[in-house]
Amino acid sequence: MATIKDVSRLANVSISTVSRVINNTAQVAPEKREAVLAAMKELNFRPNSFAQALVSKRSNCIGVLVGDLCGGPFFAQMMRGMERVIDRANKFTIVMSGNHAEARERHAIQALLQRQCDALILHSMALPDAELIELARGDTPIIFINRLVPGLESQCVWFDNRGGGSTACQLLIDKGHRNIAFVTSDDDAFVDGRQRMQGYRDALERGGITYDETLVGRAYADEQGGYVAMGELLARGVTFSAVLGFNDAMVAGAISCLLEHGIQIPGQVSVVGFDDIPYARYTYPKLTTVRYPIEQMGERAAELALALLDGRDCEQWVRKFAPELVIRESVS
Amino acid sequence: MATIKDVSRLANVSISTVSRVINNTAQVAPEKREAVLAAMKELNFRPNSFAQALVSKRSNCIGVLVGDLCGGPFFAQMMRGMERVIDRANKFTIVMSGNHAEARERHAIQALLQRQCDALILHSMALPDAELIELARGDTPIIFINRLVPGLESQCVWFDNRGGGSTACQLLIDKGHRNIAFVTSDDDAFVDGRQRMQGYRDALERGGITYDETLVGRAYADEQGGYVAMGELLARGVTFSAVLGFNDAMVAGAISCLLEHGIQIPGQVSVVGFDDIPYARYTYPKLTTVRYPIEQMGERAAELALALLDGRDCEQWVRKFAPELVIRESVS
DNA sequence: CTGTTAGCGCTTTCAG
DNA sequence: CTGAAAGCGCTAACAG
Repeated sequence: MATIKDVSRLANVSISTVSRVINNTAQVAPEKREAVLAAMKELNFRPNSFAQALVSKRSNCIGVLVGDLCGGPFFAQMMRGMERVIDRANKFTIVMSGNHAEARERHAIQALLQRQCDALILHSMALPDAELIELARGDTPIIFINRLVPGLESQCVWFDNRGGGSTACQLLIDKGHRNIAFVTSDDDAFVDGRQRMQGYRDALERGGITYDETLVGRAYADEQGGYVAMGELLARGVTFSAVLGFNDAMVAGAISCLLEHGIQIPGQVSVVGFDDIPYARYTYPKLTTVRYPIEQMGERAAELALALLDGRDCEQWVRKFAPELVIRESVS
Repeated sequence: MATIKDVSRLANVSISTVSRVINNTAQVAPEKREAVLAAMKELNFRPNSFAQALVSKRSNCIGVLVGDLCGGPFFAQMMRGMERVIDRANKFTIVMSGNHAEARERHAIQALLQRQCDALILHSMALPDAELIELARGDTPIIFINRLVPGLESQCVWFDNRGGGSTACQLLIDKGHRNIAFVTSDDDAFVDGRQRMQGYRDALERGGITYDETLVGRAYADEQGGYVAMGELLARGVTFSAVLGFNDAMVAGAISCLLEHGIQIPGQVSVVGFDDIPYARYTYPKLTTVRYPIEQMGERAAELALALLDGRDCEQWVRKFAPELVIRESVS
């Protein structure tokens, strides 16, 4: 790999001049400029980003902590939103997975910090508020996505999960359902699971329906988990005419289980999901769900991170995203 | 951020000694070692990875080029496999998306190279063989995933798409189907699309069935595209009793369209997908598909990259992955 | 406009 | 076992 020195030698100028044309940081005589450009091309020179970062104290990297890149389309969509804006700013994204585990999240954040990321965007589920607040005290700007950390509202991008759960459940109640099952994650670290569940309970209460723990099924928050949880609910022999799910993936699994048991949807059981993942409108039956604008939220988080970096004003930007009910076939 | 100098001062040793305890690169008197450790902790010291990389010529980063992180679970699963092994090696992953576009892929690769990645793993669809061969000539080890570059077999990890397409189509023929539609990508840059289609044609020919262009539907390679392509096929008024798809996502969309038209699956039309994505077993009906072990392939690619880096021998490792038919309900 | 020079934080000889 | 010193490749004053 050629260095700036090689280029300067070949172009018969000093390294400063080379640096100047690389960074366009001062006027350079046209002829020398040409010579430098030619030499760079000939040597296939590309500045060593580490040397640049070392001296300029800027890595041009935004570090992102996600739960699990593979946990369905959720994080992929989030990343897509972030990448779009980070890319536009000519910066790079470094992604690490925390797998929703406290120790791994902590380790990943340290690694990102050690990489001298200019800013961090964290989707942390497992770390306590206190630790996040401590982190935010450091000199690296940090944005939290999908979580509202008390006192750090301006650095958070979050979703009204409770409201969403409530809206979804209310729809079912309005349709006349009284026995509404809830299929959710068995991992209490999922704050949003607890919040959605709270919304569900809010709506039940509003409707004068007593919360019934036996109507709650828990398992891993993916298709298979939904299948399992629904299987247990059925085995338990409880009665319900509707199911609300923590997310669309679980609900897809739950539906699969219901259909296997010959239960008609929405004829016998109505189903509502959460997230509106890409394939929600292609399931059978098409899923009624609560839209979660994760891609836009990813964009917003990235925009906030960049704004913080540049000291730009972003006080007025929206940080709280609202649920929106998408009604399709799976409810009656 | 504390530097090695701060630590050395606090611990009353030279920076060399600090470096030694950081890297465990030589014996250090236990007491000094303790002092250094204590100082590091007190100052919350973390070595500057750029300075390390600059001098050691090692970034500890593996650069990965993917198509589109959001193009369904495919890349996400691939990344999961890679991350697992890269993480285990205590290295980092830098991901960039090429979006299947030539210019963007080229740009992303340059960016990765400039970041001094120790090795690259490329999922390139759009770049011509010649350019990849040229790239591989450089001093950064490169692995190609999901593509067989002529002459670089040992640096490739690929899948027998043609065989898979053939197997899938053969299953349908064995079941007595003669009119088999094919739903695929409208983007010719998808080499694997062309290969799978070739396998489909192989099987047709073997079965003495004439290939019929009007039985091919093309659209963007996701659920929506599958829905659209199937809609066109139906509008075209062609007759078919089975559908083969480029991938499961398209097939899910196609099924949705068929069901909307009141067509029974597999009663009236049998359907076979490709990839065996996570939700394939939770669709209605459950998808018969060709398993694509992308996660393992991601692992293998990462293992190869690391082996190349360390100059380890990996001649014997499997690079070609074989299709495996997964028969579920969607076929009769 | 241009070249010289002093580091950025760290690893790695090379002498003790 | 330990410290001094020489860079890694680059940017940013500073002095022409």
